[in-house]
Amino acid sequence: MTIRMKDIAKDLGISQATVSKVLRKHPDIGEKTRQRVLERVKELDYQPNTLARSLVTGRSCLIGLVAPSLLHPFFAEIARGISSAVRDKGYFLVVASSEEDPEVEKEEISGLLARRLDALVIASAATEVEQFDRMDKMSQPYVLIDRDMNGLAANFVGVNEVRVGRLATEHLIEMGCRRIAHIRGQDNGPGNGRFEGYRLALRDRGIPYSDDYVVRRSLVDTETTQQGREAMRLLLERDPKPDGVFCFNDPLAIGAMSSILDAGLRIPEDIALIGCGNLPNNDCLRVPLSSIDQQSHMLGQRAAELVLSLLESKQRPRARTIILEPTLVVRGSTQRK
Amino acid sequence: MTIRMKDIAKDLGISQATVSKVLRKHPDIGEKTRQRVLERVKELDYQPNTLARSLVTGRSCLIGLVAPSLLHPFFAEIARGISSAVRDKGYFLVVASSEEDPEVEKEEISGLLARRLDALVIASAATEVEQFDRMDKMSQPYVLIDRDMNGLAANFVGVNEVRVGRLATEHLIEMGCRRIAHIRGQDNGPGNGRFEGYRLALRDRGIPYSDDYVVRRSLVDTETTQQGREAMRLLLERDPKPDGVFCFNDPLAIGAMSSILDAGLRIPEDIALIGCGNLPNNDCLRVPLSSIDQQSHMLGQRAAELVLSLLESKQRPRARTIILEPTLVVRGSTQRK
DNA sequence: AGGACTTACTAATTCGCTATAGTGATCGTT
DNA sequence: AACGATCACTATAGCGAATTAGTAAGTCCT
Repeated sequence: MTIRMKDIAKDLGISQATVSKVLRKHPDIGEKTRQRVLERVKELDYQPNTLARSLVTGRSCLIGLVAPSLLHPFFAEIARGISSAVRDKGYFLVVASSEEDPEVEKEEISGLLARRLDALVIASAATEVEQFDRMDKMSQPYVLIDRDMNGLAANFVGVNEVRVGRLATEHLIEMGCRRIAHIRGQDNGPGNGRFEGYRLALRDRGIPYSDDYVVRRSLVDTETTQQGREAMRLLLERDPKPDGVFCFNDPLAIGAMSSILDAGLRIPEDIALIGCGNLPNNDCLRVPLSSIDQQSHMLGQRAAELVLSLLESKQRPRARTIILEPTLVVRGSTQRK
Repeated sequence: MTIRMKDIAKDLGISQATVSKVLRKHPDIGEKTRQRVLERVKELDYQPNTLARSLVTGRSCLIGLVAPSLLHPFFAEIARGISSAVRDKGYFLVVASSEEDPEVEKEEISGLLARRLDALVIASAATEVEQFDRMDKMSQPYVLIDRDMNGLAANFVGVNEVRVGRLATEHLIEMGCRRIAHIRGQDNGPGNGRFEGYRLALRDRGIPYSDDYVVRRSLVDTETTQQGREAMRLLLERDPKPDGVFCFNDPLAIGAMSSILDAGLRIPEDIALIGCGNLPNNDCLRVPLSSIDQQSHMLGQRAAELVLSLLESKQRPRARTIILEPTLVVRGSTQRK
């Protein structure tokens, strides 16, 4: 039998309410009683049942994270950022992975909602706002990250995606590339934003845009690198071949790199290559990979701060949008002398 | 105001117990009433409060994972494996990261225990069994992964670490290496096991062992690659230099690779290199990295299965130990013609 | 028709805790 | 000495569900 407050109260000949107050550091208790309770608690290694507490306070001290993948370093880093930021406040993180599938995401969110989590952080794979309307109606606090939902005035923390596309593309142009291809991401915030940045950069520099230089793959997690390979093979069939490629993310770029090298071409001399995400061992690749850093750690931290502010304020505050600025990280794959 | 069973019952002029039974598919309810309840539930988008349910059933349908790092692909993969395996059964995963610090781990475990999780999965950074004794006393189900605690008859899922060390070292020997160095891991199950495998392989092949060829770094997560670099620089100062290096894990090996190449040496001609973990883009590195695959996905899955079996059996079953066999994955970093 | 079953429900209790109102004792004040 | 405060604590009513025992109505059998 697990031990309860009542037991401790009985042992000490006091009321259960008194024990409860001691444990919550309520001032209303005399020093002597306080010590006695604390001692007995330590003796018995007692811990109050959080479930029962949550039921009455209405707060579970649990924060949910729904991401397309926990394996992707970007989301892993975010998970870590959130987890460490909320830990000291006594919150724990519940994770759920949608595997990039809107249906799965829906189920996961439903499951989490039933658990009355204090807040949700979601990198959504959804195309419909339905879910979010529902949460608004329930006045369930949530924060969107990475992927904006348009038509939704929600709390959001993300990166300036257009700027990501611009930075990468402009860098390629400065390195002398004139036939710049793009292996793009999905049809969502980041995918479209980076693509738009790519187009804007081309336009501003007077470089003609061509659909032939843009390819898209469905990004199923672990296979991303393989998809980068395939996409690049397609691009190598173009005539003329591109002389610079901007990839939606680093795994795609890594795949592309392998196709380029296998075709006997040189990086960056024949084709310059840049990705996005700035993964930890980008500089240990066959050719060190230039990338756009999207500040994933900071993103997690800001998301956590936003969540905590949501939880602390009593009435629902107006939705905030936080956009981080990406930075260019130049390595060998684009550095032409 | 959030909606409760009582509200639905009142709307329909029936008792709350009836609603409860419908929702749990209890047979004791007539078809007509059942339909009416279900309809109203859908109308109101009602979901039973899991907290309240848990309080009375004593099961939270939450499983905890405590790992040294969520960023490390090995643990990320395990998290994914567990999460996906328990999802269909209605369980969610709560994650906590110990950052390789026994004190933090202790706090995290305490926090999770207070939440009455149904089970814990732990890759422990601890050196004391205290925590685990405590859980045994509380009859809290848990499964250890990756790192065994000796002196503890607990459920454990791990890899045959001695075999990891043997496989790697024997492979280097077969590739013609005679002065084989080891950049070892921490003083725990995997670290010691792989080291022992390394020694045994040397002994069996009659190759003398030397402390000079073994270096150790404290493995603080994100900096692992940097530590591999430093460790390798140390090894390059030995005279004679090693002609083969077995690294505790792939990030270390990647760092080592960079030091070797920067020193103007060739891989594998001058120094052959092998790691462990078989990370996804090992074959896109400057030299494709040979590695030992430790079956992280399988490990997560088996851990999840073990957890579920623990939860299903009524009385506590005898502790089980599951040891997976590692496999050798040969790539360019060791392939001498 | 009367008893035994079955069916379909209800009422009441419980889970372990928080929160609020209330109580008796002690103290200071005038 | 009578009054109000303050202190340190108790009693009690929930929180939102699960669960158990109980019950009325309907069915079946003889």
